Amino acid sequence: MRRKEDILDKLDEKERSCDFSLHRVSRFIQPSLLLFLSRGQSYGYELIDKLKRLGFHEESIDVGAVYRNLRKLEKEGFVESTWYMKGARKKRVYKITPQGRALLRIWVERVKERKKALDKFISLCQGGDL
Amino acid sequence: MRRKEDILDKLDEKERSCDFSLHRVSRFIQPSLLLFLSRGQSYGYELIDKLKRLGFHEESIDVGAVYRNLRKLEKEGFVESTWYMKGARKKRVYKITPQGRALLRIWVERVKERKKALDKFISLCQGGDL
DNA sequence: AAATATATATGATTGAGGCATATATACTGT
DNA sequence: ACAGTATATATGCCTCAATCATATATATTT
Repeated sequence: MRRKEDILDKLDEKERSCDFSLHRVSRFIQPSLLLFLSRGQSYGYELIDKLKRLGFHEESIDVGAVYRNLRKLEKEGFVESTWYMKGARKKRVYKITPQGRALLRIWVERVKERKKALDKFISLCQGGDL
Repeated sequence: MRRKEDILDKLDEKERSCDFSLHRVSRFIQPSLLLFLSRGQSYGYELIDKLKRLGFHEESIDVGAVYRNLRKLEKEGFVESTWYMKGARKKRVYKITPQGRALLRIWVERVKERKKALDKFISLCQGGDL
């Protein structure tokens, strides 16, 4: 026999498992980074700040994931980086490449498609009794 | 030196890696299944059909994933199943539990949050030159 | 008789994300 | 002077979901 607490724990755990929670950032990092870089060069720490302003919950941003994704995009040729010195502090500054822009344009379409699916999902919810 | 084809292949491969493409269904399966079941009982094969109508690309639906997610939701107490016979064909028919409804209500809020983030992303795209 | 549709299920692999941790410098308060 | 926080980048390890492939069985269509 299951205690009420167990059920609540399960719900709580399960709630967080939903991709659409902003606690999870599943595959939204790279499109977001490319979008920011399409508007001008930037660097990791600053990009993390921009992500927060996009709507991600502060706690949910894994800084390691951001840096890893930037290096990956660079390895694949979608961004390029150079070291900059601002005072005695060094930053790796990224800028988008033409291929990066091409990829971003495609991804924007995907985001739009996805948004439509979410709209459909939400409108289905409005009708019935949940 | 990279050939043009390599770059195109890379783009193509990368395009598909975007979560927001409807080729990827990252964590959208369980919320969708719960939503369908909130409107009445159903079974795996029929639910796969409903997913297609939600906007998923037909080819991108992994039937194995659907069945696995249904069994998982049952193991966790969010749905219940019984075997039905329709003619000589047996179906495992699922229905949502009260805990399932509670979870769905929470997830709907998450989907709405996520939609807002996508809206923000899209409106940022409108302004700048991609 | 063969091919396709219906119906459910599991084994193997991969890859992104998430957690922890490491390094180094700059700034701020006490 | 020292401690604590902020800036800045990076990597090792683990987990879990999705993906790919495959298996089984029956019903319907060609």
